[in-house]
Amino acid sequence: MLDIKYIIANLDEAKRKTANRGAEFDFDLLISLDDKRKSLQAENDQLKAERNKVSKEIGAIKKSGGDISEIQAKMREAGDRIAAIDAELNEAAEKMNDMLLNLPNLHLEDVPVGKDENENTLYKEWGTAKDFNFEAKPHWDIADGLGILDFERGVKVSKSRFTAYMGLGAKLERALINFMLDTHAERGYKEVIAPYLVNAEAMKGTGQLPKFEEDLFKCERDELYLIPTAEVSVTNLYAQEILDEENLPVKHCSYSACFRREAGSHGKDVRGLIRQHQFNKVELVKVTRPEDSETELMELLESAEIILQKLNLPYRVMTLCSGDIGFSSAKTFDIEVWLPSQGAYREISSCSTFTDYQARRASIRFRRKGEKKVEFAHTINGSGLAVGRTFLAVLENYQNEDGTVTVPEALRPYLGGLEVIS
RNA sequence: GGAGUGGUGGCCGAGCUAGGCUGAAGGCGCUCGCCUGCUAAGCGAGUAUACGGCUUAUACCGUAUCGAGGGUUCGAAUCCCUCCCACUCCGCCA
Repeated sequence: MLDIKYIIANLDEAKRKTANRGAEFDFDLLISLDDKRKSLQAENDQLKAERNKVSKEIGAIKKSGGDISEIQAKMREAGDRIAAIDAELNEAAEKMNDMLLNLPNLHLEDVPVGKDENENTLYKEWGTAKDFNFEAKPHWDIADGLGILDFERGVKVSKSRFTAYMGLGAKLERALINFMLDTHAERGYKEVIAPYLVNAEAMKGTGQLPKFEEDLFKCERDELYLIPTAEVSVTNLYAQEILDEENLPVKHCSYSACFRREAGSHGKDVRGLIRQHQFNKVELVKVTRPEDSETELMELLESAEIILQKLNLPYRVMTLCSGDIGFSSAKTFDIEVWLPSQGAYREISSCSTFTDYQARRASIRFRRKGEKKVEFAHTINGSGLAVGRTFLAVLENYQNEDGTVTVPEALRPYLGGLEVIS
C-alpha cells in the first residue's frame, strides 16, 4: 500500500497517477480520516498518559495504607472516556486502512499513460516467425494428433479449463520446468518450493486481497487460498522480516502450479491450453534495495527472455501503459510469444516492479549496514515463464507438416536426446 | 482424530498461584569505546518496532506492543473467555 504521509506530501501526483490507471479514489475522504485519526490519538494518548500516572500513584497510596476510593472513582470515569475515544479511533484507523488497501500503486514516471492494452508500447522484438509452407495448426490439434494432451478426460475428473498431459506431453512439460529452473539457477536465482495454499494475510501482502477475492480459489473450511502465482508464497516468505542489506538482492526462482478462477473471462480462449484454471509456472522473485529495483527489473526481464531465446521462439516485449498495469505494479513489461496459428503474439510472461507497495503491505524491510533505521525494500517479480503457454508455443512454432513436432535443441538433454515428438 | 505441553525482545531464558516499582531480570550475540605485539580474554556504554507530538535534523516526550482478539480492573506479560500456531505421545496416512 501507499504511505499516507507520502500521499499527503504529494497529493497532486497521487491523484494524477491514480487517474492515469482509470481508478476512482476519494483522496479527500482518506485525508480527513487521517486527520481525525491523528487528533483522536493525540487526545487519547494524553488521557492514557494521565491514567498511567495516576494508576502508579494509586499503587503507592495503597501500599502506604491510604484511601483510594475517591481517586479510583475518578479514574473509572476516565477509563470510560478512553474506551469511547478508543472505539472512535479504531473505526477511523480501520476505515483509512481499508481505503489504503484498495488504492493501487503509483506507476513510475516513464510508464506510458494510456487507457487499456491498445496503448501499450513496443519495447523490443526478437526473432523471426518461421515461414510455414503449410497451414499452421493450433496446438490443440497438434496435441490431439500426438495424443499428448487429453482435454476431455481432464474435464471429466474436474471441470472445464482443466487438462491432462499424457505421455510425452507430461514429459515435455516437466522438461520445460527443469530447463527453466536450471537456466535461472545459473544466473544466481535460488530455487524454492513454497506452499500452494496460503492464508489471507499472504494474499493481502502481495495485493490479491481484499480486492480480487473472486479471482481466487478458496478452501473455505481451512481459510486458505490456492495461489494464483508463486509470487504470493515466495514474496511472503519474507513478510514481517527485517533483512540485512548485505543479503540483498534476494533472488528466487520457483516452480509452482497456479490456480485462477478466471472469473469474468468466460468466452475467452475456451479451447486449448491458453487459459486454464490450473497451470504450471516458473516464477522469478526479487527483494531489493530501492535504488536497485529498476536495474534488477531489467535483469529479471532479461532472464525471462533468455528462456525464449534458448528455445528460439520469436517474441516481443511490451511496456504496459498506466491503464493496463496490475493493481500492485509500478511498471510492467509483458513478454508475448508468437503463435503461428493465431498469427499473433500472446502473453507468456509479465515482469513487474512493485516498488515498496507490496513491501509495505507485507512489511518486508531491510537495514543498511551501520544504520539504525529500517527501510521498506522493493519487490520485483515475473514469470520465467508460464510453462503451459511455453508448451503450446513450442508445439505451434516447431510443428511439422506431418503432424510431428521437432524438439527444440535446448530441451533435448531433458528428454533423453529425443529429437521429434511423433 | 484422541491426550498433553507450550507460545516473552536478534537468540536463549526469568517473570507468570500473592496484578502496580517490567519494554520487560540474567545470559548469548551484535555495535561503539578502553585495554592489548596480534588474536583471545577483560573493562565500560549501548543494542526492538509502530504511531503521535516537538525539532532544520538529532535529541527528547507520549502512547501501544510479552501469539491474536475480547473481558475483569484505577492498573494485566501476569486473572477470565474465544481463536490461531508450534511441539510431544497415541491412532491414521502419502
